[in-house]
Amino acid sequence: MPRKSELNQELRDARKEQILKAALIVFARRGMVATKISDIAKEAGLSHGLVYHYFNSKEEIFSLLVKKAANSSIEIIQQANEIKGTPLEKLRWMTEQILNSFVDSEHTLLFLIMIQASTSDAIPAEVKELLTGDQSLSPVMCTLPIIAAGQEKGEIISANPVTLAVTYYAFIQGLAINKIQWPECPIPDANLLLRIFINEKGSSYHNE
Amino acid sequence: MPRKSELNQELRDARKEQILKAALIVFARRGMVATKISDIAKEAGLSHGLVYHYFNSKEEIFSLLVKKAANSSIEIIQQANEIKGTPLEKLRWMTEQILNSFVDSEHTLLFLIMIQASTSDAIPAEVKELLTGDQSLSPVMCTLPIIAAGQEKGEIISANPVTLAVTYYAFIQGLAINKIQWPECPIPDANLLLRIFINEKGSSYHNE
DNA sequence: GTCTATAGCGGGATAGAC
DNA sequence: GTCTATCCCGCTATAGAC
Repeated sequence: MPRKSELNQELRDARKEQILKAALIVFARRGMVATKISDIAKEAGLSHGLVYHYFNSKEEIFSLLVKKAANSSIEIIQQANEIKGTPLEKLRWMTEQILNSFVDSEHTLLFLIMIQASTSDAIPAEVKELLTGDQSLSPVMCTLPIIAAGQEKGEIISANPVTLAVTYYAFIQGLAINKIQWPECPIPDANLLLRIFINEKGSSYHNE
Repeated sequence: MPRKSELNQELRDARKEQILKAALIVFARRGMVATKISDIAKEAGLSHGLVYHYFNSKEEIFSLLVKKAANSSIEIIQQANEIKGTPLEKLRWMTEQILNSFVDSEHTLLFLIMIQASTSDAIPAEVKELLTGDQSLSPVMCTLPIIAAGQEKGEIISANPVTLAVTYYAFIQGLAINKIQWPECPIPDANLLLRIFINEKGSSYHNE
Protein backbone atom coordinates (compact mmCIF):
# COMPACT_ATOMS: atom_id res chain seq x y z
CA MET A 1 0.00 0.00 0.00
CA PRO A 2 1.48 3.35 -1.01
CA ARG A 3 2.51 5.74 1.72
CA LYS A 4 0.10 8.39 0.67
CA SER A 5 -3.07 6.42 1.21
CA GLU A 6 -1.89 5.26 4.61
CA LEU A 7 -1.52 8.87 5.58
CA ASN A 8 -4.91 9.68 4.17
CA GLN A 9 -6.40 6.87 6.16
CA GLU A 10 -4.91 8.29 9.31
CA LEU A 11 -6.30 11.73 8.59
CA ARG A 12 -9.65 10.19 7.88
CA ASP A 13 -9.61 8.32 11.17
CA ALA A 14 -8.63 11.46 13.03
CA ARG A 15 -11.59 13.30 11.52
CA LYS A 16 -13.91 10.49 12.49
CA GLU A 17 -12.59 10.65 16.03
CA GLN A 18 -13.13 14.40 16.09
CA ILE A 19 -16.75 13.98 15.05
CA LEU A 20 -17.34 11.13 17.50
CA LYS A 21 -15.93 13.18 20.34
CA ALA A 22 -18.24 16.08 19.51
CA ALA A 23 -21.18 13.73 19.14
CA LEU A 24 -20.51 12.21 22.55
CA ILE A 25 -20.79 15.60 24.19
CA VAL A 26 -24.06 16.63 22.57
CA PHE A 27 -25.68 13.21 22.70
CA ALA A 28 -24.98 12.90 26.41
CA ARG A 29 -26.41 16.31 27.20
CA ARG A 30 -29.41 16.42 24.86
CA GLY A 31 -30.29 12.80 24.21
CA MET A 32 -30.15 11.03 20.89
CA VAL A 33 -33.43 12.20 19.42
CA ALA A 34 -33.07 15.83 20.48
CA THR A 35 -29.58 16.04 19.00
CA LYS A 36 -29.51 17.44 15.48
CA ILE A 37 -26.75 16.57 13.06
CA SER A 38 -26.07 20.28 12.92
CA ASP A 39 -25.48 20.29 16.69
CA ILE A 40 -22.75 17.69 16.24
CA ALA A 41 -21.30 19.58 13.28
CA LYS A 42 -21.26 22.84 15.21
CA GLU A 43 -19.59 21.20 18.22
CA ALA A 44 -16.96 19.67 15.94
CA GLY A 45 -16.54 22.91 14.03
CA LEU A 46 -17.50 21.73 10.57
CA SER A 47 -20.48 21.68 8.23
CA HIS A 48 -23.38 19.29 8.65
CA GLY A 49 -22.80 17.91 5.18
CA LEU A 50 -19.34 16.72 6.16
CA VAL A 51 -20.69 14.60 8.96
CA TYR A 52 -22.43 12.51 6.32
CA HIS A 53 -19.18 12.16 4.43
CA TYR A 54 -17.80 10.17 7.38
CA PHE A 55 -20.89 8.46 8.73
CA ASN A 56 -24.06 7.13 7.19
CA SER A 57 -26.56 8.33 9.74
CA LYS A 58 -27.12 9.77 13.18
CA GLU A 59 -27.99 6.31 14.40
CA GLU A 60 -24.65 4.92 13.23
CA ILE A 61 -22.76 7.54 15.23
CA PHE A 62 -24.81 6.89 18.33
CA SER A 63 -24.40 3.18 17.88
CA LEU A 64 -20.59 3.42 17.72
CA LEU A 65 -20.58 5.37 20.96
CA VAL A 66 -22.77 2.81 22.67
CA LYS A 67 -20.37 0.07 21.60
CA LYS A 68 -17.43 2.00 22.94
CA ALA A 69 -19.20 2.59 26.26
CA ALA A 70 -20.22 -1.04 26.64
CA ASN A 71 -16.71 -2.27 25.91
CA SER A 72 -15.03 -0.01 28.39
CA SER A 73 -17.43 -0.94 31.17
CA ILE A 74 -16.97 -4.67 30.64
CA GLU A 75 -13.23 -4.18 30.44
CA ILE A 76 -13.05 -2.74 33.94
CA ILE A 77 -14.86 -5.72 35.42
CA GLN A 78 -12.64 -8.17 33.60
CA GLN A 79 -9.54 -6.36 34.80
CA ALA A 80 -10.90 -6.46 38.34
CA ASN A 81 -11.26 -10.21 38.05
CA GLU A 82 -7.64 -10.57 37.05
CA ILE A 83 -5.98 -8.62 39.80
CA LYS A 84 -4.93 -10.67 42.79
CA GLY A 85 -6.56 -10.14 46.12
CA THR A 86 -9.73 -11.04 47.95
CA PRO A 87 -13.11 -10.54 46.28
CA LEU A 88 -13.66 -7.43 48.35
CA GLU A 89 -10.32 -6.04 47.21
CA LYS A 90 -11.35 -6.67 43.63
CA LEU A 91 -14.56 -4.77 44.21
CA ARG A 92 -12.67 -1.95 45.85
CA TRP A 93 -10.23 -1.71 42.95
CA MET A 94 -13.08 -1.70 40.45
CA THR A 95 -15.00 0.93 42.36
CA GLU A 96 -11.96 3.15 42.57
CA GLN A 97 -11.42 2.85 38.83
CA ILE A 98 -14.99 3.84 38.12
CA LEU A 99 -15.10 6.70 40.58
CA ASN A 100 -11.79 8.03 39.28
CA SER A 101 -13.09 7.86 35.75
CA PHE A 102 -15.85 10.26 36.75
CA VAL A 103 -13.25 12.97 37.19
CA ASP A 104 -12.52 12.74 33.50
CA SER A 105 -15.68 13.75 31.72
CA GLU A 106 -15.33 11.46 28.71
CA HIS A 107 -15.98 8.38 30.77
CA THR A 108 -18.91 9.96 32.53
CA LEU A 109 -20.42 10.90 29.19
CA LEU A 110 -19.99 7.36 27.87
CA PHE A 111 -21.81 6.14 30.95
CA LEU A 112 -24.68 8.49 30.24
CA ILE A 113 -24.88 7.31 26.65
CA MET A 114 -25.22 3.76 27.89
CA ILE A 115 -27.94 4.72 30.35
CA GLN A 116 -29.86 6.45 27.59
CA ALA A 117 -29.51 3.50 25.27
CA SER A 118 -30.82 1.10 27.86
CA THR A 119 -33.61 3.22 29.32
CA SER A 120 -35.20 5.02 26.39
CA ASP A 121 -37.76 3.40 24.13
CA ALA A 122 -36.83 5.98 21.51
CA ILE A 123 -33.56 4.13 20.85
CA PRO A 124 -33.76 1.77 17.85
CA ALA A 125 -33.87 -1.91 18.74
CA GLU A 126 -30.63 -2.67 16.88
CA VAL A 127 -28.78 -0.27 19.14
CA LYS A 128 -30.37 -1.57 22.32
CA GLU A 129 -29.32 -5.06 21.33
CA LEU A 130 -25.69 -4.01 21.55
CA LEU A 131 -26.25 -3.89 25.28
CA THR A 132 -28.64 -6.77 25.83
CA GLY A 133 -27.22 -9.01 23.12
CA ASP A 134 -25.19 -11.22 25.38
CA GLN A 135 -26.94 -11.33 28.72
CA SER A 136 -23.90 -12.92 30.34
CA LEU A 137 -21.86 -9.81 29.59
CA SER A 138 -24.07 -7.45 31.58
CA PRO A 139 -22.29 -5.68 34.44
CA VAL A 140 -24.62 -7.24 37.02
CA MET A 141 -23.96 -10.75 35.72
CA CYS A 142 -20.20 -10.22 35.51
CA THR A 143 -20.08 -9.01 39.08
CA LEU A 144 -22.09 -11.81 40.63
CA PRO A 145 -19.19 -14.30 40.85
CA ILE A 146 -17.04 -11.79 42.73
CA ILE A 147 -19.85 -11.06 45.18
CA ALA A 148 -20.58 -14.75 45.68
CA ALA A 149 -16.90 -15.47 46.34
CA GLY A 150 -16.81 -12.68 48.90
CA GLN A 151 -19.84 -14.13 50.65
CA GLU A 152 -18.20 -17.55 50.70
CA LYS A 153 -15.22 -15.99 52.38
CA GLY A 154 -17.41 -14.09 54.86
CA GLU A 155 -16.16 -10.70 53.67
CA ILE A 156 -19.51 -9.71 52.21
CA ILE A 157 -22.89 -9.78 53.91
CA SER A 158 -25.12 -12.67 53.00
CA ALA A 159 -27.88 -10.78 51.20
CA ASN A 160 -29.18 -11.83 47.79
CA PRO A 161 -26.19 -11.30 45.44
CA VAL A 162 -28.39 -10.00 42.64
CA THR A 163 -29.89 -7.39 44.94
CA LEU A 164 -26.42 -6.36 46.04
CA ALA A 165 -25.20 -6.04 42.45
CA VAL A 166 -28.30 -4.10 41.41
CA THR A 167 -27.85 -1.74 44.32
CA TYR A 168 -24.18 -1.30 43.51
CA TYR A 169 -24.84 -0.37 39.89
CA ALA A 170 -27.76 1.83 40.84
CA PHE A 171 -25.27 3.83 42.82
CA ILE A 172 -22.80 4.04 39.92
CA GLN A 173 -25.46 5.09 37.43
CA GLY A 174 -26.97 7.57 39.85
CA LEU A 175 -23.61 9.14 40.42
CA ALA A 176 -22.94 9.53 36.71
CA ILE A 177 -26.29 11.28 36.35
CA ASN A 178 -25.57 13.48 39.30
CA LYS A 179 -22.30 14.51 37.76
CA ILE A 180 -24.03 16.00 34.74
CA GLN A 181 -26.59 17.86 36.84
CA TRP A 182 -23.91 19.21 39.12
CA PRO A 183 -20.41 18.86 37.66
CA GLU A 184 -18.58 19.89 40.83
CA CYS A 185 -20.57 17.58 43.07
CA PRO A 186 -18.46 15.73 45.64
CA ILE A 187 -17.60 12.20 44.51
CA PRO A 188 -17.62 9.83 47.45
CA ASP A 189 -14.73 7.60 48.36
CA ALA A 190 -14.91 3.96 47.22
CA ASN A 191 -15.01 2.86 50.84
CA LEU A 192 -18.25 4.73 51.45
CA LEU A 193 -20.01 2.80 48.72
CA LEU A 194 -18.48 -0.52 49.74
CA ARG A 195 -20.08 -0.18 53.15
CA ILE A 196 -23.21 -1.77 51.73
CA PHE A 197 -21.22 -4.97 51.15
CA ILE A 198 -18.99 -5.23 54.14
CA ASN A 199 -19.61 -7.72 56.87
CA GLU A 200 -18.38 -5.77 59.89
CA LYS A 201 -18.73 -8.50 62.46
CA GLY A 202 -17.05 -11.50 60.89
CA SER A 203 -14.00 -9.66 59.61
CA SER A 204 -12.47 -11.27 56.54
CA TYR A 205 -8.94 -11.55 57.73
CA HIS A 206 -9.57 -13.92 60.61
CA ASN A 207 -12.20 -16.00 59.00
CA GLU A 208 -10.69 -18.87 57.09
CA MET B 1 -72.54 28.56 39.55
CA PRO B 2 -75.14 26.35 37.95
CA ARG B 3 -74.97 22.62 38.61
CA LYS B 4 -74.40 21.73 35.03
CA SER B 5 -71.18 23.61 34.57
CA GLU B 6 -69.79 22.19 37.79
CA LEU B 7 -70.37 18.74 36.39
CA ASN B 8 -68.80 19.74 33.12
CA GLN B 9 -65.79 21.03 34.95
CA GLU B 10 -65.39 17.72 36.68
CA LEU B 11 -65.57 15.83 33.44
CA ARG B 12 -63.09 18.21 31.95
CA ASP B 13 -60.68 17.65 34.82
CA ALA B 14 -61.05 13.90 34.54
CA ARG B 15 -60.14 14.07 30.86
CA LYS B 16 -57.12 16.17 31.65
CA GLU B 17 -56.03 13.62 34.23
CA GLN B 18 -56.48 10.83 31.72
CA ILE B 19 -54.23 12.61 29.24
CA LEU B 20 -51.65 13.46 31.88
CA LYS B 21 -51.50 9.87 33.00
CA ALA B 22 -50.92 8.68 29.45
CA ALA B 23 -48.34 11.39 28.89
CA LEU B 24 -46.44 10.36 32.00
CA ILE B 25 -46.03 6.85 30.68
CA VAL B 26 -44.75 7.79 27.25
CA PHE B 27 -42.62 10.72 28.38
CA ALA B 28 -40.85 8.56 30.95
CA ARG B 29 -40.10 5.81 28.47
CA ARG B 30 -39.24 7.83 25.36
CA GLY B 31 -38.10 11.20 26.66
CA MET B 32 -39.79 14.52 26.06
CA VAL B 33 -38.44 15.29 22.60
CA ALA B 34 -38.92 11.79 21.22
CA THR B 35 -42.53 11.67 22.40
CA LYS B 36 -45.04 12.66 19.75
CA ILE B 37 -48.42 14.12 20.63
CA SER B 38 -49.88 11.19 18.76
CA ASP B 39 -48.06 8.81 21.13
CA ILE B 40 -49.80 10.43 24.06
CA ALA B 41 -53.14 10.39 22.23
CA LYS B 42 -52.77 6.74 21.35
CA GLU B 43 -51.84 5.82 24.93
CA ALA B 44 -54.87 7.74 26.21
CA GLY B 45 -57.12 6.27 23.54
CA LEU B 46 -58.22 9.47 21.82
CA SER B 47 -57.36 11.59 18.80
CA HIS B 48 -54.32 13.83 18.73
CA GLY B 49 -56.49 16.84 18.01
CA LEU B 50 -58.27 16.40 21.32
CA VAL B 51 -55.04 16.67 23.27
CA TYR B 52 -54.82 20.26 22.05
CA HIS B 53 -58.35 20.88 23.21
CA TYR B 54 -57.17 20.36 26.79
CA PHE B 55 -53.56 21.57 26.65
CA ASN B 56 -51.75 24.24 24.71
CA SER B 57 -48.58 22.38 23.88
CA LYS B 58 -46.44 19.36 24.52
CA GLU B 59 -44.22 21.49 26.71
CA GLU B 60 -47.15 22.48 28.91
CA ILE B 61 -48.00 18.85 29.56
CA PHE B 62 -44.42 17.96 30.37
CA SER B 63 -44.13 20.98 32.59
CA LEU B 64 -47.19 20.01 34.64
CA LEU B 65 -45.73 16.56 35.22
CA VAL B 66 -42.41 18.01 36.35
CA LYS B 67 -44.25 20.18 38.86
CA LYS B 68 -46.14 17.20 40.18
CA ALA B 69 -42.94 15.18 40.51
CA ALA B 70 -41.08 17.94 42.30
CA ASN B 71 -43.91 18.49 44.75
CA SER B 72 -44.26 14.87 45.70
CA SER B 73 -40.53 14.44 46.30
CA ILE B 74 -40.31 17.48 48.56
CA GLU B 75 -43.42 16.34 50.37
CA ILE B 76 -41.84 13.07 51.44
CA ILE B 77 -38.84 14.82 52.97
CA GLN B 78 -41.06 17.25 54.83
CA GLN B 79 -43.17 14.42 56.18
CA ALA B 80 -40.00 12.65 57.29
CA ASN B 81 -38.99 15.74 59.22
CA GLU B 82 -42.30 15.77 61.03
CA ILE B 83 -42.42 12.22 62.30
CA LYS B 84 -40.98 11.66 65.71
CA GLY B 85 -37.87 9.61 66.21
CA THR B 86 -34.14 9.91 65.86
CA PRO B 87 -32.63 11.36 62.68
CA LEU B 88 -31.72 7.87 61.53
CA GLU B 89 -35.29 6.73 62.05
CA LYS B 90 -36.48 9.65 59.94
CA LEU B 91 -34.10 8.63 57.17
CA ARG B 92 -35.28 5.05 57.43
CA TRP B 93 -38.92 6.07 57.20
CA MET B 94 -38.20 8.27 54.21
CA THR B 95 -36.20 5.58 52.46
CA GLU B 96 -38.96 3.04 53.03
CA GLN B 97 -41.52 5.43 51.56
CA ILE B 98 -39.42 5.98 48.48
CA LEU B 99 -38.56 2.31 47.96
CA ASN B 100 -42.18 1.33 48.43
CA SER B 101 -43.23 3.93 45.90
CA PHE B 102 -41.06 2.14 43.35
CA VAL B 103 -43.44 -0.79 43.50
CA ASP B 104 -46.16 1.46 42.16
CA SER B 105 -45.03 2.54 38.75
CA GLU B 106 -46.55 6.03 38.78
CA HIS B 107 -44.09 7.28 41.33
CA THR B 108 -41.16 5.71 39.56
CA LEU B 109 -42.21 7.36 36.34
CA LEU B 110 -42.48 10.75 38.04
CA PHE B 111 -38.97 10.24 39.32
CA LEU B 112 -37.76 9.57 35.81
CA ILE B 113 -39.48 12.68 34.49
CA MET B 114 -37.64 14.72 37.07
CA ILE B 115 -34.31 13.13 36.18
CA GLN B 116 -34.91 13.93 32.52
CA ALA B 117 -35.86 17.50 33.29
CA SER B 118 -32.73 18.09 35.30
CA THR B 119 -30.22 16.24 33.11
CA SER B 120 -31.19 17.00 29.54
CA ASP B 121 -30.22 20.20 27.78
CA ALA B 122 -33.11 19.59 25.41
CA ILE B 123 -35.56 20.63 28.12
CA PRO B 124 -36.66 24.29 27.83
CA ALA B 125 -35.18 26.59 30.45
CA GLU B 126 -38.60 27.52 31.85
CA VAL B 127 -39.23 23.89 32.72
CA LYS B 128 -35.79 23.35 34.24
CA GLU B 129 -36.36 26.36 36.45
CA LEU B 130 -39.26 24.58 38.11
CA LEU B 131 -36.62 22.37 39.70
CA THR B 132 -33.77 24.78 40.29
CA GLY B 133 -35.96 27.75 41.15
CA ASP B 134 -35.58 27.54 44.89
CA GLN B 135 -32.21 26.02 45.65
CA SER B 136 -33.15 25.53 49.28
CA LEU B 137 -35.92 23.14 48.24
CA SER B 138 -33.60 20.65 46.54
CA PRO B 139 -33.71 17.15 48.05
CA VAL B 140 -30.02 17.27 48.98
CA MET B 141 -30.47 20.58 50.83
CA CYS B 142 -33.61 19.42 52.61
CA THR B 143 -31.89 16.29 53.83
CA LEU B 144 -28.73 17.93 55.17
CA PRO B 145 -30.26 18.97 58.53
CA ILE B 146 -31.38 15.42 59.23
CA ILE B 147 -27.95 14.03 58.43
CA ALA B 148 -26.21 16.67 60.53
CA ALA B 149 -28.48 15.92 63.47
CA GLY B 150 -27.70 12.23 63.16
CA GLN B 151 -23.98 12.94 63.17
CA GLU B 152 -24.40 15.09 66.28
CA LYS B 153 -26.08 12.17 67.92
CA GLY B 154 -23.37 9.74 66.79
CA GLU B 155 -25.86 7.62 64.81
CA ILE B 156 -24.38 8.61 61.48
CA ILE B 157 -20.74 8.43 60.42
CA SER B 158 -18.83 11.67 60.39
CA ALA B 159 -18.26 12.04 56.67
CA ASN B 160 -19.04 15.25 54.78
CA PRO B 161 -22.87 15.58 54.96
CA VAL B 162 -23.14 16.85 51.39
CA THR B 163 -21.23 13.83 50.12
CA LEU B 164 -23.50 11.55 52.12
CA ALA B 165 -26.63 13.21 50.76
CA VAL B 166 -25.35 13.12 47.19
CA THR B 167 -24.49 9.46 47.56
CA TYR B 168 -27.89 8.71 49.01
CA TYR B 169 -29.77 10.37 46.16
CA ALA B 170 -27.48 8.77 43.62
CA PHE B 171 -28.75 5.43 44.95
CA ILE B 172 -32.35 6.53 44.71
CA GLN B 173 -32.06 7.90 41.20
CA GLY B 174 -30.08 4.91 40.08
CA LEU B 175 -32.73 2.55 41.38
CA ALA B 176 -35.48 4.43 39.58
CA ILE B 177 -33.53 4.11 36.34
CA ASN B 178 -32.85 0.47 36.99
CA LYS B 179 -36.53 -0.15 37.49
CA ILE B 180 -37.36 0.98 33.97
CA GLN B 181 -34.57 -1.08 32.40
CA TRP B 182 -35.61 -4.13 34.34
CA PRO B 183 -39.09 -3.83 35.87
CA GLU B 184 -38.85 -6.99 37.98
CA CYS B 185 -35.44 -6.14 39.39
CA PRO B 186 -35.11 -6.77 43.11
CA ILE B 187 -35.56 -3.59 45.14
CA PRO B 188 -33.23 -3.55 48.12
CA ASP B 189 -34.42 -3.15 51.66
CA ALA B 190 -34.14 0.31 53.20
CA ASN B 191 -31.62 -1.05 55.69
CA LEU B 192 -29.23 -2.00 52.92
CA LEU B 193 -29.10 1.58 51.65
CA LEU B 194 -28.82 2.97 55.14
CA ARG B 195 -25.66 0.97 55.75
CA ILE B 196 -23.70 3.80 54.14
CA PHE B 197 -24.81 6.10 56.98
CA ILE B 198 -24.69 3.90 60.01
CA ASN B 199 -21.97 4.26 62.56
CA GLU B 200 -21.44 0.69 63.71
CA LYS B 201 -19.03 -0.06 66.45
CA GLY B 202 -15.66 -0.97 65.00
CA SER B 203 -16.36 0.90 61.79
CA SER B 204 -13.14 2.45 60.60
CA TYR B 205 -14.47 4.76 57.94
CA HIS B 206 -13.34 8.35 58.17
CA ASN B 207 -13.36 11.17 55.70
CA GLU B 208 -12.00 14.72 55.92
C1' DG C 1 -66.37 17.70 22.75
C1' DT C 2 -64.38 14.94 19.46
C1' DC C 3 -62.85 13.93 15.15
C1' DT C 4 -60.15 14.37 10.41
C1' DA C 5 -57.61 17.19 7.34
C1' DT C 6 -54.00 20.12 6.54
C1' DA C 7 -50.91 24.16 7.08
C1' DG C 8 -46.28 25.10 8.10
C1' DC C 9 -41.86 24.21 9.50
C1' DG C 10 -37.77 21.83 11.02
C1' DG C 11 -34.41 18.47 10.40
C1' DG C 12 -32.27 14.00 8.22
C1' DA C 13 -30.20 12.88 4.33
C1' DT C 14 -28.47 13.80 -0.50
C1' DA C 15 -26.69 16.31 -4.67
C1' DG C 16 -23.54 18.70 -6.62
C1' DA C 17 -20.40 22.88 -6.82
C1' DC C 18 -15.69 23.97 -5.73
C1' DG D 1 -12.58 16.71 1.30
C1' DT D 2 -15.53 20.34 2.37
C1' DC D 3 -19.16 23.29 1.64
C1' DT D 4 -24.09 25.11 0.40
C1' DA D 5 -28.51 24.25 -1.47
C1' DT D 6 -32.35 21.46 -1.46
C1' DC D 7 -35.49 17.38 -1.31
C1' DC D 8 -38.82 15.28 1.41
C1' DC D 9 -40.82 13.32 5.27
C1' DG D 10 -42.85 13.70 9.73
C1' DC D 11 -44.37 16.26 13.48
C1' DT D 12 -46.60 20.31 16.02
C1' DA D 13 -50.29 22.92 16.06
C1' DT D 14 -54.64 24.74 13.93
C1' DA D 15 -59.05 24.77 11.26
C1' DG D 16 -63.17 23.32 10.62
C1' DA D 17 -66.74 19.47 10.04
C1' DC D 18 -69.96 16.92 12.83
